[in-house]
Amino acid sequence: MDMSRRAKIDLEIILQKSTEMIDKNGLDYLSFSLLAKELEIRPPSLYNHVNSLDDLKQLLAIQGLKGLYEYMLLAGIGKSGDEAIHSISRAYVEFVRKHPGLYMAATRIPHSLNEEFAHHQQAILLLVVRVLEIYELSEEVAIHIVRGLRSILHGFTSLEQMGGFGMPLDIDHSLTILINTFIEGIHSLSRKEKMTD
Amino acid sequence: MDMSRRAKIDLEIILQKSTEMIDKNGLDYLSFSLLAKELEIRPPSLYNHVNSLDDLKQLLAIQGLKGLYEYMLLAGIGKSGDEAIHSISRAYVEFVRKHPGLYMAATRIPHSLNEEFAHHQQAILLLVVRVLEIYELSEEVAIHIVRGLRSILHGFTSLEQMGGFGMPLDIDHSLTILINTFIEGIHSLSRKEKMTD
DNA sequence: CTCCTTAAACTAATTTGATTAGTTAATTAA
DNA sequence: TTAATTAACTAATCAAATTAGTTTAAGGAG
Repeated sequence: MDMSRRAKIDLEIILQKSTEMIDKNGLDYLSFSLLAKELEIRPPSLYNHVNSLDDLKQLLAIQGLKGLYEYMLLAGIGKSGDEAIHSISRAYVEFVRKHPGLYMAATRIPHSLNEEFAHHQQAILLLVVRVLEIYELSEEVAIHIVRGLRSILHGFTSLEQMGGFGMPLDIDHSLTILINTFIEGIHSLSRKEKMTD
Repeated sequence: MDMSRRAKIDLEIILQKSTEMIDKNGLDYLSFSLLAKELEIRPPSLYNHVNSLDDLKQLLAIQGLKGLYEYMLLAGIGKSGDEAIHSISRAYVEFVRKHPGLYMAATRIPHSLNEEFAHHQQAILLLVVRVLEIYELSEEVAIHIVRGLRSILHGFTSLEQMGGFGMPLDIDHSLTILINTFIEGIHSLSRKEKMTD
């Protein structure tokens, strides 16, 4: 009879609520204590769905990568070359802005021990590699470029999240310039490679 | 008579030991419990030197910025232009490799509430701005460039630290390429600005 | 050299959060 | 209708930060 029993919580709801919480307050403020309060259950009940707090964070990290991948995939469809690079870059930034906590979870996971995590990471890598194919770079140069783009996007978004760009000067414009610069570099490398063919 | 009493701990020793610990095991594994064990005192004794664990982390963050600044300053001396950019960039990376925990402390500080922290951050910013002066960029463009370089360096080092560059392909070479690309972009922007003079 | 002040250690106790153990009630399937 | 399972609960444990209150060593004043 007691309606308050049986709150029909499941993993999905837990992930949903945790996501909401970390996107709002930051990953570090996620605790079973608070989460349980939000879900109106007792902390130990969470163990029926999740192995531990760290486990939950791993699941969130995977959610983060999945979401990021989907954003980028969608942004890359029907585009190619420079336009595609701009597009997936903007998507990356958009995702981080929308889900800062999830993104942080994805980047703070202790050395990707998790297989599923590694898998999704690989998916994103391949997505970028595919976008770069049109430039006909050697495999080695392509790897350097992928690393470069990841560095730029991760660095930019992380700094933005931590409020690292103090001044009011248009932040999106900074990104555009940065990406343009990088794209010019890709062209330059592409030309150099063609010369040694 | 008991020599074990009076361990002559002071703030300096605490910072030293904590630095050692976080550089070795990561910021997240720093606790008063472990730190006290290392110093052979009881956890509450730490409060004679530090207000809280968070306070200690703030102090470490400041140490991190100071160290980073010193590395970059030293690397920038007697150099100019492209060479200076490469040099301070390499110094940045070196510092993070040598003090990953300290660097993480410096980048995870909750929204630079700390005045001293902001001050050191500003110092680094100005150092980079000075290095860029030779390119005669407008103030606005200079800001975008500084943001770009920070993004690159923070992103690159963070990814490297989290083992994000899976493949064995030379990581330093990736950085060199990335910085070269970026420098080309600076030249390009510099040219464009001269044309509109 | 002895006393006083103080810094810096200590022990004991509190609080909070994760986690475990053991119990119970509601749902589901036979 | 009943047995099995799921998912909640309470009670208890453990670890870590923090606070309160106490004690002792060291250094200076007399």
